Amino acid sequence: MDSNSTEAHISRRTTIIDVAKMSGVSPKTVSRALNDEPHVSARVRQLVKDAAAKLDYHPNLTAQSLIARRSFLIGLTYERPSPSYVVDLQNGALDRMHNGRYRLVVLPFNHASERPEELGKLLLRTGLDGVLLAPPACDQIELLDLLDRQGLPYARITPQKDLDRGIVITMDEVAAGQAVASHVLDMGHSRVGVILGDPAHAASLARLEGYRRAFAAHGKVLDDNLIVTGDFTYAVGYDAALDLLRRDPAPTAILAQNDDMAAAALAAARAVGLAVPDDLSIAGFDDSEVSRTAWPQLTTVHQPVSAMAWDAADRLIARLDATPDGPTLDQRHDHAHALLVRGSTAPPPVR
Amino acid sequence: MDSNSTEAHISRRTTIIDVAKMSGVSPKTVSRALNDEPHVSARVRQLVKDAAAKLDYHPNLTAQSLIARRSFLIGLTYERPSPSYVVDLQNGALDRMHNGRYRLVVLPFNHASERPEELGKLLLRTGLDGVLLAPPACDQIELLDLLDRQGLPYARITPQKDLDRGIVITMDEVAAGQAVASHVLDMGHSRVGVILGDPAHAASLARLEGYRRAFAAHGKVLDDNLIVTGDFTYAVGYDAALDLLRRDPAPTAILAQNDDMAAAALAAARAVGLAVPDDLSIAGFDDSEVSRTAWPQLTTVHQPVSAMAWDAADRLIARLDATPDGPTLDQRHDHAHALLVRGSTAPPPVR
DNA sequence: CACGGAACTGACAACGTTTACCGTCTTGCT
DNA sequence: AGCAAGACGGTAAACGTTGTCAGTTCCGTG
Repeated sequence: MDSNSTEAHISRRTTIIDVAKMSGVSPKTVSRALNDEPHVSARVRQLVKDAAAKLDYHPNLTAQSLIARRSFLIGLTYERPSPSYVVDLQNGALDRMHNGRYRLVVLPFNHASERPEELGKLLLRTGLDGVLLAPPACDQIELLDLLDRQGLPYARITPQKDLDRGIVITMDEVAAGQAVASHVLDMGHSRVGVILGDPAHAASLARLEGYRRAFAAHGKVLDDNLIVTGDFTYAVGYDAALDLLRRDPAPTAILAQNDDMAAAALAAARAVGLAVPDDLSIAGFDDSEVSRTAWPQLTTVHQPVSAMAWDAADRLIARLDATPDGPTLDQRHDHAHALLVRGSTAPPPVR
Repeated sequence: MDSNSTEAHISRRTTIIDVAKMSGVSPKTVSRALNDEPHVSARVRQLVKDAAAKLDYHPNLTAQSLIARRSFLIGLTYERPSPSYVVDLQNGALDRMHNGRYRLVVLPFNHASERPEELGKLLLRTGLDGVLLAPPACDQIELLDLLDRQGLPYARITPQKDLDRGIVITMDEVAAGQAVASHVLDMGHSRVGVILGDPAHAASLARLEGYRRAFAAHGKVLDDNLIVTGDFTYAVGYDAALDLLRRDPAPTAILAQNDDMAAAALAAARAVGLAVPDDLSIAGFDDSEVSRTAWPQLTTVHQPVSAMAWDAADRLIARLDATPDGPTLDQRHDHAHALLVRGSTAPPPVR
């Protein structure tokens, strides 16, 4: 019983000095030996490493950070999106950071659009080396201004505006929107309802623009009266879908801007006695888990969220580790979407 | 155009010295003023705060950490569970840490059970002040030993063994299992299939024990042949459910140990042409998002994941902030489950 | 055997902040 | 006028590590 938890916080951690004493060399040499720097004989190096292992020595990251003038912390900020999106984002970034010295700090933030200053302060206060900005923060110009002013590097994941600022990882939302709308139009639908995402996300409008282009390409026009606004949540999506389905005549297809709202539309359809896809087609967006666990499985657009987060982390780290005289880095990378046709869409019912 | 991003990393951040110069007082006084310590006149305090605001000064957290001998980092480790569980966990912890000095570092880890040493090293290497351990890591005795030895405080979220070690936030999994099984038995089911979670999670067996008790209380016996093993994922749950449904006679009810697997069972039932809940009852576990977006909505057991994570963070922080002579803290807290009866369960079909 | 150079090692300062200790200068009160 | 308390500054040290530079040892060579 050596561990009395109530006094554990008094225990001093082992330092480089302890290792130095034990191995009979100077602290400096210990540092060199452990960091695999040159100018240490193999004998001494082994001696030091043995001593360090025996003492369970782990260098103090805080001290290293102080001298390196880096915290080795990367932030990830996002705004209450669906769980699977968050997890994909995190896993992508973590995957890149694995086995490196960087650590991921999660910083969800509500209503960034209303308080960009506050989010900025939060990011600066957290002492990060860099930050990954998911929507909608990636499109907050005020925030970018603040970060630029403070010299805090950032990578933007799927931004829609000012694509020349910072590291930019994009997906062509317009093309993605066009793809899913084309799919529905190709099957013969004309009366198509739209459930927009949170209007604060620029992607919502970009996808809508894609829908319009698809309609134009088919020589049709999207009926603005059939466009309702959601906020990417199931609950609001449900009400929005009900709203659409009560129109007369009701749409024969609904394009939801994420899978959660599409799943909600599925439930709303059942509530009003419509069969999917026979009476009503529904398409989602994101290829999130719910699109596969729903029934019928949702036709959706795959967003490579993990891959984009990986890429964002990759470029941000490259930027952070770059030497002043190093080569200029790519600041921009585009990812491709993929339309996934599943069971929730079919030709419209014949009347 | 003051921000040329390629040379931003050379820019020196403002230090306490800069603020001191600007406000015309000593660095010492700046420190006192900003930290709201006494012995500073209101006038000077305001002067300093104004200067700090104008310079966008943020104290260097690394330097503060070094002297405080704390990193103000709290880790959260878990093993690829369902997205909604992860997000609940994170949000609960973040909610408690909001506006404090602590930051949350996420550290997912695969196969902790096989490599507790490695996970321990990861935690130590990350320079944390304390760590929140979700299943299954919270039950890795080897890991706890290592953390104790190194004096790294930890809070365990729903552990099943050694409940006297560290901060322990529990839910009575046995009672929860018993509750859901009783519900099904009360409705008249006898032939009940079980899809276990990952056997590495001690909770899986605890819930199973709860099922057995419910059966015993009803004077029945759980058929071991109808117990199949999943791993909490949808994919494996689907196969497990199909396996059960192909038995002859097939079970009239399935108890899945999380909602993802229950949703998979829902899909499997549809695949073999069974109606839920008329032909087959299905119950989940967790009250995760999928239990509400599935159709029919899943009868499940609400686990207060967020509340438990909040509590775990709360106690861990209390422990970290405690003074050596402070009062002893509660090391233990129990949370209550709640059975949520929804549309996926009903009495068995009459034959 | 002396010598140049490479290999190795250690003393000291630095990173940015807080803490400790002491000294001075106000200010207000008796 | 004397005195105490509060407000501030100066100096030094500390936190644990690494960068800089100067010193020492060792080797092969002439």
